[in-house]
Amino acid sequence: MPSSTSTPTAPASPASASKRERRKEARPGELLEAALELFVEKGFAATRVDEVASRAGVSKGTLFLYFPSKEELFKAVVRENIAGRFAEWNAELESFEGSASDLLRYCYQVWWERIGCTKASGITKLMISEAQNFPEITLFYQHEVIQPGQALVRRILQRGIDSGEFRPLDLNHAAYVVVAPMIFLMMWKHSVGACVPEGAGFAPEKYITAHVDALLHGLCAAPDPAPAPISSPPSFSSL
Amino acid sequence: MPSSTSTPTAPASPASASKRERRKEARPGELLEAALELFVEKGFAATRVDEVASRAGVSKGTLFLYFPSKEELFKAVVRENIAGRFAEWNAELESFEGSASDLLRYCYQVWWERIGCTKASGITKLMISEAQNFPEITLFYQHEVIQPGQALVRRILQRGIDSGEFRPLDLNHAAYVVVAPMIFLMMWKHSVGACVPEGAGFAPEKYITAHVDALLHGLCAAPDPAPAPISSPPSFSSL
Amino acid sequence: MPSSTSTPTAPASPASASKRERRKEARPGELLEAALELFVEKGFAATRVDEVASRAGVSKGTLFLYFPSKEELFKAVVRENIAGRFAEWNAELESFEGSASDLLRYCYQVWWERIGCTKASGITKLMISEAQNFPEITLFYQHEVIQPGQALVRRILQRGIDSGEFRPLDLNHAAYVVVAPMIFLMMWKHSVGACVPEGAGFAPEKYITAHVDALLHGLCAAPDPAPAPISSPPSFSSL
Amino acid sequence: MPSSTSTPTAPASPASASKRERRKEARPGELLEAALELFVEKGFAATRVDEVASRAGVSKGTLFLYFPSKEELFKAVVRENIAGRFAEWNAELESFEGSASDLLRYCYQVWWERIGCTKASGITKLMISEAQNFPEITLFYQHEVIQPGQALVRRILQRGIDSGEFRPLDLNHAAYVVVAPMIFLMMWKHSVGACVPEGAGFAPEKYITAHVDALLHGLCAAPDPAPAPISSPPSFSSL
DNA sequence: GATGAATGAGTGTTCATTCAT
DNA sequence: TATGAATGAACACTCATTCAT
Repeated sequence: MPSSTSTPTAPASPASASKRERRKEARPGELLEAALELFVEKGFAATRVDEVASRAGVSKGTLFLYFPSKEELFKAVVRENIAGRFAEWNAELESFEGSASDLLRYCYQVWWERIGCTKASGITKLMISEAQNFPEITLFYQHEVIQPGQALVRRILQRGIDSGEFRPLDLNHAAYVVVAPMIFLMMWKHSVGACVPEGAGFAPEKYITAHVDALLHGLCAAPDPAPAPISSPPSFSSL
Repeated sequence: MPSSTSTPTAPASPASASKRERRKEARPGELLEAALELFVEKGFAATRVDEVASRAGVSKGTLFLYFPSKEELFKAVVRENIAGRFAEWNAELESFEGSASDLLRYCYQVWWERIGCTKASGITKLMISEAQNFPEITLFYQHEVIQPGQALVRRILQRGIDSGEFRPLDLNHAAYVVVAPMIFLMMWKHSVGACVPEGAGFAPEKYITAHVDALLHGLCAAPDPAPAPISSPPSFSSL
Repeated sequence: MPSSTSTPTAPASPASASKRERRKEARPGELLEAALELFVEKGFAATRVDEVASRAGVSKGTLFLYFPSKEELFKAVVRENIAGRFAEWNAELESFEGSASDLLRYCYQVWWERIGCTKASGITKLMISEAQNFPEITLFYQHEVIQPGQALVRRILQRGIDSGEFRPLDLNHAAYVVVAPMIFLMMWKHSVGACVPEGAGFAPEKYITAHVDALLHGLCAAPDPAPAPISSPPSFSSL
Repeated sequence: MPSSTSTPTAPASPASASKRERRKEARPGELLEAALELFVEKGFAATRVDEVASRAGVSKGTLFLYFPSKEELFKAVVRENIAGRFAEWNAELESFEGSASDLLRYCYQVWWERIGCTKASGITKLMISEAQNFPEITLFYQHEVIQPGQALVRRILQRGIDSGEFRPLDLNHAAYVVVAPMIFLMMWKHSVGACVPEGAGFAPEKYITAHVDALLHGLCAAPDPAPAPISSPPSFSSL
């Protein structure tokens, strides 16, 4: 699914194709979509392939026509949904004109709009929940998503540092700091957030805003000129 | 688990107890520990009760002597590991003397030392992975962990605001901002982090440090006097 | 089962049905038949569902395709085999021309031929053996079999009384007197009678004949004109 | 249990025995009693040995001290409860002075009072329900109960025939005719009768009375001088 | 290609039986 | 002798996978 976001299954093929044929072509996509939803909701093991099939409107046997096993279905779901959009994003980044702060804000917004608030965010939850059971696909994810993502974020941060907008940073870990709140948000949305009585006073957009503000300027009203190195009460290495 | 709630595994009685009796008292704790490990590693459904039993050194039948079903075992695992430590922590918070910043730093450190770097962190991952499959226990978790945790964090932030140390904040969402990176860390550690070649240049302590620095003082070298409201390129409500 | 209710085993459709389809239609009936045999032989609890399945020529899994649980299989067995034949019998009774004695004789004969000497008699034994374990289905049996049966017998007796052929009777209990020997026979046949070296000098038909003779005319050679009320040696109410 | 009826377990041993010792001696009896009750109620397989033990007030382990297995417990229950009282009864029969009819009435009454309405009747239900699963003990039952019982009844009938009180009979089958209604009654009481709303208009004593009246004098008001041989409408051997 | 009936290996759970205390 | 914790074989039931149609 190279350019997903909206209809990840199949582009309405030229009018020449009969409805039946179009469906046939769409099958794998419909199955993957149904599988994604169910895997996200209930986890890999707790999802029945009958359920996937019937949600996709086909019989159980048909599913196995397209995917040789439930595990392969899982892998396909992950693979399809994390297809690298990083090229596109990197380009967007390069062409962005404005401060590093603005770029960061922009990235969070775009991330939320294109991934976070769509079904695609489920893939993150799925990946984290099942990582240990699918080491192979986890490595794939690591190479296809985590590393490119980290690189992209590091580029943004470096840009800010180079321009003197950001202070010097431990890039390696700062990149995780940038990324963590978004990943948390996506996981939350698909787990606890989906279980507790609606809303509960938590609004993703406000959460992101609050995070960006803190990230850029800190919580402190009157910032120390030089942020203190960690030296506070009991030292970290005390345990 | 350095300072666990009630040390369920340690033999309570002195040498007077026979070997068999001592083991009997230890059983539930040993089973819960084994179950925690496996549930965290593989998820609820993919964990076999035989495995839990044999990792605890008993037969499958014995497990059912202590827990009436696999599901009850799951619930017990969660309950056992989140037993309210908030009273203790609240007290610690009240008696803390120092700035709000220092308090925040201290909390992260303690959180990491007492939970994050112990096996107990696994239940966070467990809870998030399985939330949808166990709505009942998710609500319990919400009441026993999330709400008290949020309250605790809000108290810290309020303290900083009251003292003029922090700027005014949307407490509701700022509390999530504070909490998110730690939760991310615990999930990461038990999923992707456990799969990629050891280390990979990621050190939890450094990550936390980087986060705290950013949280308190922001990434910006020369902070804007007034943090800009979200107004950047396309508005957030565009979706 | 010569004149079964709906012949669930027979292939309904002609040669048009494929081998597989024909089997599918026959499955439930075959399973019910196998289950009846085994439940009668060994009781509900001692019967293994694998056994039922393999006697029906299918695998264990297939059984659960047709019956959601062993208990539902049991209920289905009972229901299937007691489907109301009372309408038919009542009609036969109404149209019978002859003395009440002859009618009674005829009923015993028919009962034996259509039920007693067929596998259907087994469910009587089954029902009585398992009644306490299946109160729900016992009530069903009570309504569907016992009450209609009693009513039918009472009708016969009333006919005899009305015509002056029988003396006045306590209908309620006399109906049980009529019915008891047949039920005994069916239970016996499926329990002790199936264990002792074949025959043992007991022939059902002769037993029935002996019973009918006794029932109609008594054992006494020279009957008292007025049957003595119970007044014999120690009174009945002595306990 | 040679002469049971009342306390089948153990005679209150001389006052010298402490309560503890007396209980010890009583153990096996208490276990057998508990087992009888439960086996009758729920059948052999559905009865848990824990239940038997705890109803007898001992632990599960103790039960196995007295009975090497559940099967042996079953056999012991049957053996203990069908101990031949036929010697005693034969003697009573020999010494009975009165007509064969009176003797028969008396026997039914005594049977009901001493067995039918006591827990001992449960053994009959148990035996018939489980006969096929315990062929060995069924043979034992056959020799110890059925045959002596048949002989006793035949003796009574012969006595009536010899005295001209009864007409000539097929002794073999007539004996079953005599015995069937009582056995039916005992089974009924322990199965369907225990499940339907209390009583339901069925009183054992009235049932027995009705049966005896019918058995001795027939239902017919004006008996045929010579009871017709079975020759009625469709012949018996038609099937 | 699509179906869904059939399969059987695999899982949670029970319970008679054992045995250290 | 009595206990009850521990066992493990056995069972009901599930579900991914197959394959005749």
